[in-house]
Amino acid sequence: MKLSTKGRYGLRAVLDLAVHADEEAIALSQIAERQGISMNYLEQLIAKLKKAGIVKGIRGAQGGYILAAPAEEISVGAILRALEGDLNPVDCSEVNQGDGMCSNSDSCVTKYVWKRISDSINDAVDTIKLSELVAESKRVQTGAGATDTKVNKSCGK
Amino acid sequence: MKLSTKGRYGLRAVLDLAVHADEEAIALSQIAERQGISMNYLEQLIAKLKKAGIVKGIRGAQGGYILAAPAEEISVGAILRALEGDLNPVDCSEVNQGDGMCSNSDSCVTKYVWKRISDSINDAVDTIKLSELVAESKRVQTGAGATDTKVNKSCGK
DNA sequence: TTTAATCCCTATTAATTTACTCGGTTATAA
DNA sequence: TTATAACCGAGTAAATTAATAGGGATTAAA
Repeated sequence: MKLSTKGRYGLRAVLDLAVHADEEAIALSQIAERQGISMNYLEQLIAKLKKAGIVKGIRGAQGGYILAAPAEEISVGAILRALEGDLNPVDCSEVNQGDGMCSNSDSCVTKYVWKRISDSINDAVDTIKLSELVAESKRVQTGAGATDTKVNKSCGK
Repeated sequence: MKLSTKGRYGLRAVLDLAVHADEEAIALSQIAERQGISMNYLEQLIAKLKKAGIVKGIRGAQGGYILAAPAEEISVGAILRALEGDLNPVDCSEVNQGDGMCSNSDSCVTKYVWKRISDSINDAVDTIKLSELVAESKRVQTGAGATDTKVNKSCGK
């Protein structure tokens, strides 16, 4: 039940793109360096984002990537689904098989659980817009704390 | 971002246990057969559930397993966390490192996204009690539909 | 006491997925 | 034309998952 590096790196990459959106087009190499991600790997991630219509590539020298829409219109959900595939906790086939008819009544009932989890995840990510993160990022960068050297919390066990 | 078979099989197993709670103790072999799960594998899952205090084992001939508490007091969240570990979309360390200080402002900002997802998942599963599933399971089993032969929905792509 | 049925524990393995790397091609500004 | 950067597809090492396998330990009934 973990997001892969695709989602984690990819969201950072899109955010980086959005934050630096004033410049014309951002080269992958710049994002890779700023975010500490291998350029080759980042290429794969951005390919998914391009396919999903979230970013646009501009080829040739001085080329790079730009957002395909204003940051207000791009949800974190769309970004994560582009990178990770659907965000359902179990495969679609397992949830949709039957609907009214189940070979096993228990597996039938657990489907409602997966559906509730799925809905809550999708609802959460769809209500966060990229623009919110951009604003927060700019706020964090310009002062605001940043000198706190608090150590990691114990974190459970 | 998928639940493993541990969570999927394990929840079914607990539900099976809860549904058949009238009998004294349920043998693993019965659950394994009813749910179509290998008995050896199921043993591993039930061990986690036992460790988490969700089920109790009764040893010896005629032994088996029973719920450690009434089904009303057991949440799906507790079951899934026992089987899968925490339900956070990223590792705890990645979210808690720093808190007020981030080496990279973008990774700092994305932490809020992971937190929101995490909260929504945990909230969803914690509000579903095992007793609800038991009631639903009994309702499904005793008539109600079950003749519907609707084919799988297309399921995106 | 014997036997059967069960819990309990650890190790090994096969398959799958993840997280990359690498080599080459195409397009475009200078 | 040359440098730059997007684009494309295949290949691979490491990690994780999903089991399998088997050897006790414990208890209840015969």
